[in-house]
Amino acid sequence: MDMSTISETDIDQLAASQLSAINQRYTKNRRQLIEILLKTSKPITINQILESNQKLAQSSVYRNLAVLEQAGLVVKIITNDDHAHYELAEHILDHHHHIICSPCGEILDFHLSEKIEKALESSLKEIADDFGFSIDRHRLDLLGTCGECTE
Amino acid sequence: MDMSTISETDIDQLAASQLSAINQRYTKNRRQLIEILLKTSKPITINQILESNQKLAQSSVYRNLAVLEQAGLVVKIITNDDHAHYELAEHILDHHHHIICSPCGEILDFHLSEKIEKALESSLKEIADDFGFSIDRHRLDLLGTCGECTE
DNA sequence: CCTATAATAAGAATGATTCTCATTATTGCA
DNA sequence: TGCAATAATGAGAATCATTCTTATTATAGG
Repeated sequence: MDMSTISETDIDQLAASQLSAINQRYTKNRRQLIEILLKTSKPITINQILESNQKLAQSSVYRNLAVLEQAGLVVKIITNDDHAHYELAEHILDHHHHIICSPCGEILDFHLSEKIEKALESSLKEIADDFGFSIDRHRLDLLGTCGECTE
Repeated sequence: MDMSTISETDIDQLAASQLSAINQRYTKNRRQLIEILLKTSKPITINQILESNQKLAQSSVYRNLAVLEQAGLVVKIITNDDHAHYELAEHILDHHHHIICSPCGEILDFHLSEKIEKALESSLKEIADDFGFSIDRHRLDLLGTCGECTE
């Protein structure tokens, strides 16, 4: 199930269900955040969210993104940039990784081939066992400079 | 060249040379930071550095770690924890990845098998080309919960 | 249609990090 | 070696993304 196939009603059901699982409501504000993230094809900052919808209150956006993150609907992405980025969780989009432009902070999604992804996952599983960790997820970032920042 | 084989004089030469390349001096303070990082087998926070050497001034540690990072001697690791972690650059240690305990913030190093690492690297190279990015490095993190935090 | 409870939003508070600047150390040259 | 000139230091102030507080508003369920 990826972004191009999931419908808005599917997302609404999913969101309502995952929120209610942690005793939270699927309010208008939270729906709007989901919609904004769904429209964007890449992780965005709180400022970008606020720019895209002037009606939203900053404090509510912070709080609601935290709630959506707890519900497992949204992922917060921290990089060396001083603004966190947010995007929909992988079961709504799909499993992917990030290519990050250090100069401008932009983040884009990319996919590994299924073959490498599988090989990687099984390695990581072994490693986690060795360390006595239980694993939630892995993340792979490519750090560099985008074409625009090079010119 | 990994941590177990590099000598202190080697590191000092390396540090002096990489610092002078950006017109910075290899001062006593900076040497002490390198020493502290060399003693530790995992990435540590500024607070841990300050605890391990009470003589160091917080503002100088921040500034000098930034300088050492610019010189390419040190890497700053940002996670969802609200304290950044620092460790020596990969050409001083060796290429590795991080397993991160979300509850306590601890970060440990791990290595992928050479085979997977190579396969990954060649994939990433292609991907960077597709995106028109020039790549500095990649990072792979395993996020979960360590044994201690599970108990 | 109440009432209890949750969500909202404006602004204050927090805290890691960065900045300022007077003091101290270092370098290169005479 | 001694003397500028320049860089590094460190104490504390400032910054700024994020979190917290609280009065108000909305919602759910009887």
